[in-house]
Amino acid sequence: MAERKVNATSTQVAKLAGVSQSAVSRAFTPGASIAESTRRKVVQAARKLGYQPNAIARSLSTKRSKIIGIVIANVTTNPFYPEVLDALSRQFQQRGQRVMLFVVTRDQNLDDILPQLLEYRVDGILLTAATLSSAMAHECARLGVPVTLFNRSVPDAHASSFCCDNIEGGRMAARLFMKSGHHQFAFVAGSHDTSTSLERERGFREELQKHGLEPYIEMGKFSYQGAFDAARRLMKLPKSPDAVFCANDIMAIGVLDALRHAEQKKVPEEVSVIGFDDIPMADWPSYNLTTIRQPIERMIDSAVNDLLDRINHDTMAPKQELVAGDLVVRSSARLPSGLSSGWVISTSETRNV
Amino acid sequence: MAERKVNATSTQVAKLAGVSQSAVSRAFTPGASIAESTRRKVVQAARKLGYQPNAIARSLSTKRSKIIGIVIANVTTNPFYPEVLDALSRQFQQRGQRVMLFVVTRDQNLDDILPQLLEYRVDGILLTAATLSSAMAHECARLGVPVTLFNRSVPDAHASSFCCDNIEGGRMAARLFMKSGHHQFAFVAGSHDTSTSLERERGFREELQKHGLEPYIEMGKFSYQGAFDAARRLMKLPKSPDAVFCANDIMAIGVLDALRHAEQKKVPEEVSVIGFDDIPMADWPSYNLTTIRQPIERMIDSAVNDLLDRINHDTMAPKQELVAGDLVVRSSARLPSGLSSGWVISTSETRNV
DNA sequence: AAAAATGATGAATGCGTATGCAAACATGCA
DNA sequence: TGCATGTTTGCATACGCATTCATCATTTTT
Repeated sequence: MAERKVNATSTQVAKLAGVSQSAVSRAFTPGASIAESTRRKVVQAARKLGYQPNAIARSLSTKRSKIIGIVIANVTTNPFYPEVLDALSRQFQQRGQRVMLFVVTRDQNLDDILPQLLEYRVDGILLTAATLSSAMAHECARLGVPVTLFNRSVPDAHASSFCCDNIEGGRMAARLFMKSGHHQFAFVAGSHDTSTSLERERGFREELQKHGLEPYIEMGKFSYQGAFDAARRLMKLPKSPDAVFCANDIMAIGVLDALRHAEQKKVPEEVSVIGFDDIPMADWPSYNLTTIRQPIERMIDSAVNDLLDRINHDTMAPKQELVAGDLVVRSSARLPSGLSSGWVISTSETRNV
Repeated sequence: MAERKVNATSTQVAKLAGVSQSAVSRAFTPGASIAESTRRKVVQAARKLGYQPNAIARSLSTKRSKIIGIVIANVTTNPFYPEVLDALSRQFQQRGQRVMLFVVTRDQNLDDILPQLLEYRVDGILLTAATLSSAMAHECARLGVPVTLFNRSVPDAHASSFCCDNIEGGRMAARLFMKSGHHQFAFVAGSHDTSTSLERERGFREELQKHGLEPYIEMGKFSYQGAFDAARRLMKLPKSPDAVFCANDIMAIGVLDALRHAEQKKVPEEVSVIGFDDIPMADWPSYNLTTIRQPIERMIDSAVNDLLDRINHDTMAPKQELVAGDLVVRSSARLPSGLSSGWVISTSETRNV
């Protein structure tokens, strides 16, 4: 009973249904001009043969692959990115796009991997935790493939970008530290060539400098262990800091662990720590991390909408969007009077959750 | 200077190079019969036009998409899976296959999503943390698309599967608990319909039953919070357990946090906890989790090799492989005398690391 | 030197679908 | 009934590449 024929084609279905191949194609094309009666004949024949349209052939014919290329880094080192990947791929999925995934290392050169995406004529490209050489940006522009950067500021006007306001985030951290009476400040950087780390550092530093203060800078390599080690170095300094801002949560957690378990410091009594992202772990009772929350849902909605819009209207210009983050107050940093754990402070408002 | 032509074709390159389209195709096909001199002409013309072979057209022609479909769940709730995804996609990448990704929820029905993969004529399918209906298994078999399950035992002889030896893992946990003098045992399950959780429970329970012991079972829903709540329920029991084995590490960490921060229990003095997976966090000083390590690299190598082999030799039969896990001794569980933190115990040997 | 083997090349065809176009058909209206 | 309008349908072709086959050029063998 089960037909042993592998991968029936529209022509075979057509023959069985007694119609033309065009009719079969139309039966599977929403909105095509076809009588309900013939559609039913076709669908029946298709089912009998186990027919399923060949998306590869369709792509060739329509010049639309319905595939989005996603490039992502740090998937194992920072829980923020699995979160991003999950949300992105669900969104695209839901909106009828498939996802071709490339997992890269932070420092891997995209110039080798973007061509692999372009080979498959992806309809659009989304880069997360990865940057784009301007040569590649031009190449994509030339080919008419829209590119969106997520969580990286744009190096080139050819691409869209969706970021949290990192500079303002850094400022918020600095202000909270200063308001609650800290004296020595430090920033644990992710790397020296990543916009997220650089901008968060810059906001933090500039806000301190307004008050004549200067933070220590240590390199945490965007990893738990790197930040763990950075914290130990900081604590060896003659005037060790009592306020440490980290370029992301996973490093903040590394710092916390180092302070508590290797340096026997009380957090936040002796040292305060603030992170960035608000990953789920930040809310765990072992950490209770005060942090700047990236409004990931909103950022992703915007990024997906923008990319799909640019795919469908090729005249549309790329867009750069900066979304404000919220300061989530927990208990890894000393609080100024009047504030208690559980508050969320956004740039424009303060609301309890 | 820069040609404004979008997506040059092999025919255009052929014209510019003064050769036939076949020659262009051969120039980009490793091992094809073509003179070095004409290849150079072609490559030069191709560069001038910014030509890149169209993988979609190639797929249609060769009936090989060079795409692997990966379906994965739990990407945000269990750090083990980002690890798996990272390793898998790198491996495939490196071996010339692209990855089409589908992120699903644990209970999502794959019968809706596998057809989407099949539409693109993927060369093979790899499922992680997801199970396959036997209808779908047959469908894939009929179409000649090899399927591999990772970390799920096989429901159907049509698919390969690569798993850690969960039953033996459960046994090891039970033996360690018993050897170090625990009295009341509990298992925090992930779900009641997942082979990993069921098998780990079964090994644990059977080993205890050999000694006339019976564990409590609580449901942890494969999540930190679910396990956190499960631990609180366990501690409310009249004879609360002093030995808790969890179906995975992220739940073990939830249990640890509940014990320490909500129940004021000392770990391991009052309660011992063992997990499963050995995710990176298990080694963090805040947790120091004793756990069963899944030899993820080895499992992934086997899975990738098997899938690629079956793609290339369609006569090859699917394979079921069980890889032994190692018990990694840290300090979340009391130790029997003679054992100290830092030891790794495998089924056949005990070696220090 | 001729014969045979080897290598390089282009013309033609097929992969499976979508779609423009013209023909066929159905429907409404006068 | 006749005509204009709108809907369905099939034919033919295009999408971009790989590959077979026959042809021709080149090298090796005898």
